[in-house]
Amino acid sequence: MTKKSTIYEVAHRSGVSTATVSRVMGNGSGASEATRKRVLASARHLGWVPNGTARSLAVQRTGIVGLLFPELGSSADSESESPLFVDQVIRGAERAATLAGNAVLIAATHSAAGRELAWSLASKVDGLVILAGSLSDPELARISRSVPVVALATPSARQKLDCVDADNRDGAQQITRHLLDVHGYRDLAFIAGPEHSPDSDERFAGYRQALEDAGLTAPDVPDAHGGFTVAGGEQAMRELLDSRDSPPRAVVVGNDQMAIAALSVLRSRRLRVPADVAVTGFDDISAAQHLRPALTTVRQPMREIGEAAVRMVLDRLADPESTRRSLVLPTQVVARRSCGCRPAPATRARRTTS
Amino acid sequence: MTKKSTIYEVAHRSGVSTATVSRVMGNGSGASEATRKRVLASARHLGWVPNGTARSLAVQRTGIVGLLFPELGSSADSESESPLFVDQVIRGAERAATLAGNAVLIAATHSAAGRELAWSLASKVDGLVILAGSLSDPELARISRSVPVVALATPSARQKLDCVDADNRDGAQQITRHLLDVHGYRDLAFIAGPEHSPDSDERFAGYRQALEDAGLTAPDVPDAHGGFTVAGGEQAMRELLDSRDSPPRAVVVGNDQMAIAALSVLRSRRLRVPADVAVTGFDDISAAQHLRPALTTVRQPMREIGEAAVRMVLDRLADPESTRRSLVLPTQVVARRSCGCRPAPATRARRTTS
DNA sequence: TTGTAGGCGTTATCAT
DNA sequence: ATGATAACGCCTACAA
Repeated sequence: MTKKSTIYEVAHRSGVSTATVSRVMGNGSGASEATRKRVLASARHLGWVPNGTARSLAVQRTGIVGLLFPELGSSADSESESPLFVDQVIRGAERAATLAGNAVLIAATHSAAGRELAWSLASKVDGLVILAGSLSDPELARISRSVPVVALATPSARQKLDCVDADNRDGAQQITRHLLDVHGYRDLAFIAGPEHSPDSDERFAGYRQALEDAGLTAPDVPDAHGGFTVAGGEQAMRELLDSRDSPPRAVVVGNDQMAIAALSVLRSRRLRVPADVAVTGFDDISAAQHLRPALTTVRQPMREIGEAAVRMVLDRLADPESTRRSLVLPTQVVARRSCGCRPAPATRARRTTS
Repeated sequence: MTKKSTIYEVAHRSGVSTATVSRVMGNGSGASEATRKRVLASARHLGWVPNGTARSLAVQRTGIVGLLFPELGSSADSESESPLFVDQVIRGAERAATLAGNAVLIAATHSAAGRELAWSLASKVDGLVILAGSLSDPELARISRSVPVVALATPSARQKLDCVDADNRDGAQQITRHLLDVHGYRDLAFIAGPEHSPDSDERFAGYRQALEDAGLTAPDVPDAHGGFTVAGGEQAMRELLDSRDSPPRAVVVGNDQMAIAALSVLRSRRLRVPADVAVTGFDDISAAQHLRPALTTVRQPMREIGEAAVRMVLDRLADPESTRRSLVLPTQVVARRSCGCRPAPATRARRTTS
């Protein structure tokens, strides 16, 4: 409402220089108790608080870290998979930032406008955390030369940027081991995502590792490929089934969406889950717990990822020359019904870990 | 990495003044095609992009709107009620902001640090949208004198600030009418929230209205009060039951948490829901759809609220003198099992409206 | 302890 | 079509 007052007015009103006012507002020290009080008084009287922008310009630091994420599911309707992930990441980022006295500036790269938006963001923040899919690799590279960025779930950047990822490999290994050790299944199969997806590759690697650790012979390639999509998952599951005399005892699916599709294919073929064939997914999307049977899957610590990411940009800011870091956070299997586990006792049971 | 270059270097490198560079980057016009190209070229060469902070200082506008919300459920564990709401609001805000070429700065008022944080935020943004519970009323009032703010779900501010709220009254009226008209129940009861909660009052008013519209006589006061909490809901439901010979045919509960409690009380008394007594809630927290029976309730359009809120601060910015506005967004009943409706056909059915 | 004055990187007003 | 140059509001040596 009222024209904002400046440091000059406060200085004048309390009969000191702007330098003194600045000191009072800053260190708190560097001024006698008397003047200090006077300054504070007139500041309050004028309803003045230091202009953040001007201060940022002067100290060369905004106290803001930007968070760029891809806009998925158009607007309202499809509350698809990732939105939830993003929300978690945002919360984590907010938390870590606030803890360090910073704030988080968020922006989604809707459609094409992404490019411009990203740059506009970059010029307003101290650092950027960028979620996979927000920017093309070249853009990512270029923007990272203008401001510190840490890339999230972006394996393609792992060589050049600070990164934080979920441990896809270990997650797959864990869940496979669960199938092997806890349930004693031997005849497993793996449905992968897109052909050259790093995430999918990692998960398959984990699957193989678990198999080998159990003394079983691991296949060189996945039993089938779906595109991480429902449609792809359906087809993959069908192919898998058709390619064998009898269904595998358990199938490790590359992500939840495909697992959901797999479930419906199995049902249509009159195969019971988990009685006849066990199924697991990956991601722990919200639908997983609502399915019947509830889907056993691997949860990724999105919130922690968000926290770690902003901490990492803050660290980078503090020490620009330190070597590139790559953080990979642990994943966790969420055992539910589809693998053969029994539902947890409490009605609201949610996360039974293996 | 490389020291950021400035407008001066770009100007020098292309043999023009900073003014010209600024023009080229801004209007795009005001410069001959030749120089324009030269400037753009050296800008790209230097990897220069205008410093957002400096620009903000010069133009007196940051292009950022802040979003302040209360930190609820401590950190990780209790994914209580509101987090989801907040996430939706954030997404809505982000969307509206980006659409207008702005970005959203988010911050949660963890515990006590709220005060300071809020002010630090306020000095970095063009406007603020503040969720109920983030700040005390006095703080809200003071901060609103330093920067345009729109208050969300904060009835106490309705007289002095721009506001946006959900239509609590209409939601309650709708759901009551649903009970009355669709199911033909006549003997209803209402469990309210805290004694002097504006939200609760609104909902009760809607309840009464529906009753009167149906030619029934509406009570002057709620049949019982809970504190919007599970514990309060339990007690309220017990009191309600104990105060009568036979249970009401349907009970409209002030919010979902209390409704959940009511459900368990009814179960413990061997009363079936909805066969013996129907129950409805308010809010549509995520647990609502997981309950057995699934809870019929009223959904608030959090996403739209977020969108509307930032649009409102943007409007206010454009026209500081316009009169205060108060926007109330429609609510929607989500009919599930607890009111007597049948589950929707599809397995993934979610929102059947009355 | 306190004041002076230059600088932070752009934009915008006036001239030219 | 350009170029000086004064804001923008604050911080921070450097002096006093």
